[in-house]
Amino acid sequence: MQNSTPHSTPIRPVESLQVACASCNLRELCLPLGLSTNDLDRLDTLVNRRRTVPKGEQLFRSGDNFAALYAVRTGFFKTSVTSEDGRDQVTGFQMAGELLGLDGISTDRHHCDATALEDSSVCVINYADLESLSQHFTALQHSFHKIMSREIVRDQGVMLLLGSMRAEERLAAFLLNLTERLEARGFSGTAVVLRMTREEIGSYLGLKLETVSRTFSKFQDEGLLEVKQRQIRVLRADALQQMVANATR
Amino acid sequence: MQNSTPHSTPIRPVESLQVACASCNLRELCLPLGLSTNDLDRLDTLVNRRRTVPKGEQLFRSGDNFAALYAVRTGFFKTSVTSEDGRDQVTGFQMAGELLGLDGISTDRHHCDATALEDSSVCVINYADLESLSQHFTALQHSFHKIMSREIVRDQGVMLLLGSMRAEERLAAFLLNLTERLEARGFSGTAVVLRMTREEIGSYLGLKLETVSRTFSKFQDEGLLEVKQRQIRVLRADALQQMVANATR
DNA sequence: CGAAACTTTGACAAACGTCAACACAGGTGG
DNA sequence: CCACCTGTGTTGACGTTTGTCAAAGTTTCG
Repeated sequence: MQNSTPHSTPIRPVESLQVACASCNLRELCLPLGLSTNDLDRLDTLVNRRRTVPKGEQLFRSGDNFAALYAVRTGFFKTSVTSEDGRDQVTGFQMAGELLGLDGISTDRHHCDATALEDSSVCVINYADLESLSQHFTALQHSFHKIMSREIVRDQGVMLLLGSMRAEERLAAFLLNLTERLEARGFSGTAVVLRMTREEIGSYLGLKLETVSRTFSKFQDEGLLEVKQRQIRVLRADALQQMVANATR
Repeated sequence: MQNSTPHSTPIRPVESLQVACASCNLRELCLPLGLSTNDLDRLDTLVNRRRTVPKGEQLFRSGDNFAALYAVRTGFFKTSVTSEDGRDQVTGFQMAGELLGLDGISTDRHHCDATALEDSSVCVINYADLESLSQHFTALQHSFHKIMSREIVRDQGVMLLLGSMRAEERLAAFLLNLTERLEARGFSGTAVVLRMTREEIGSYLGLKLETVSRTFSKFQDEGLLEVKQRQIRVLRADALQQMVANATR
């Protein structure tokens, strides 16, 4: 579905506004970042399809043919890789404005699963179209390269976390990253509702779910958080910061 | 330095042969992968500079301005990230044909250090030139995207290792990955000389150097390896394989 | 309302890190 | 050429962190 509101109606309903990249309120967080208004119109020719993914369903799976990238519009996803022998690792959580599917470019097949953790919707970005549009459209190409590179930098940060932090530090870093991203989207960074289970957090952080649960309880006992199952209130972000920033190892 | 051997001398010395991508023996492992001979000549206009990096020196550091990518010609590198508080994590080891510097695209500054673990040389690929050449050169653009995506997939594999494997499994996976890449370059996959210290291996694998050393000794006791400091002989790759493939967690 | 999925907590075990001592190799300067 | 120094690697004893197993409480959803 494309934004085809006629020029005669300058004031468009919110629903319609959200359809075009140029007027999407995620444009500062998504692929359009850094593009001019003019450029955005051309980007819209690319992003011409939407897809909804119900909670628990997968947007794509490891082994699926790769044909498109997906920008999260609403909802929340996790990506996870599974080795042949069944080892499972959550590699990231994605929220509005973040891109899914970059792993698929390498071999034209996806290398991870993307699962919706709540009812979600995505913009479908046909990859062949993106490549050909990039050919004539320097700013888009550059923007896309930056996004891929940013993902590589993010992954290096996760390696640092997994390789050098202890349980408390990992959870603190996770919470701070989450609240930061939520705040960038206009949500509260103190009253947070987790979309994932303790097991999924644990998988992402290289910990067992019991360790995650215990660490939440410990943070609560210390007055850093208020924890009611998935409802988290961050009381002392500064203390979490210091935990991450003070290497004891 | 560009390859300007005249047409009148079809048989060129090996030294000169190596200068052009088209005749580089790394072309199957490097950026040129998948490009036609014709395309390769155009790629050569891009790769017009070499740089040597003595053992222990850095090719680039975190915070350096980003202007170019580097393809390893000879030698061996490590990349590592350091957090503000001094935590250090080796994020990869790079050998001939592998690309360094992709992290820099995101913010025009490097986010990791690249250190030569032995006297090394690299091809300098000016990034601005790469972007503009990609504009007119579909195959190159596609090839470059695949390389970035492959890096993302590789990173996911490291996360799986760090998040879900125990010490023995990590070291086994590390050794198998190393021997596989050495074999792809025509080196022995059984008689290996490690270019990095136990501490660097440990950092990469999220283990302390003592644990790495102990695990090497254990593998030797079990007859899987012969370990003489950095000289490793792989005696039972199959047993290492099975160790990685059999999740006990 | 009841089953299933998720979370919390405790007791105990295993894996890995810490600290320390010593061995070994390579390079430098006397 | 040897002595020495420094960086690196090995090994042991012990401590800490995290995982494992189990039970019970809580929420969600059909």
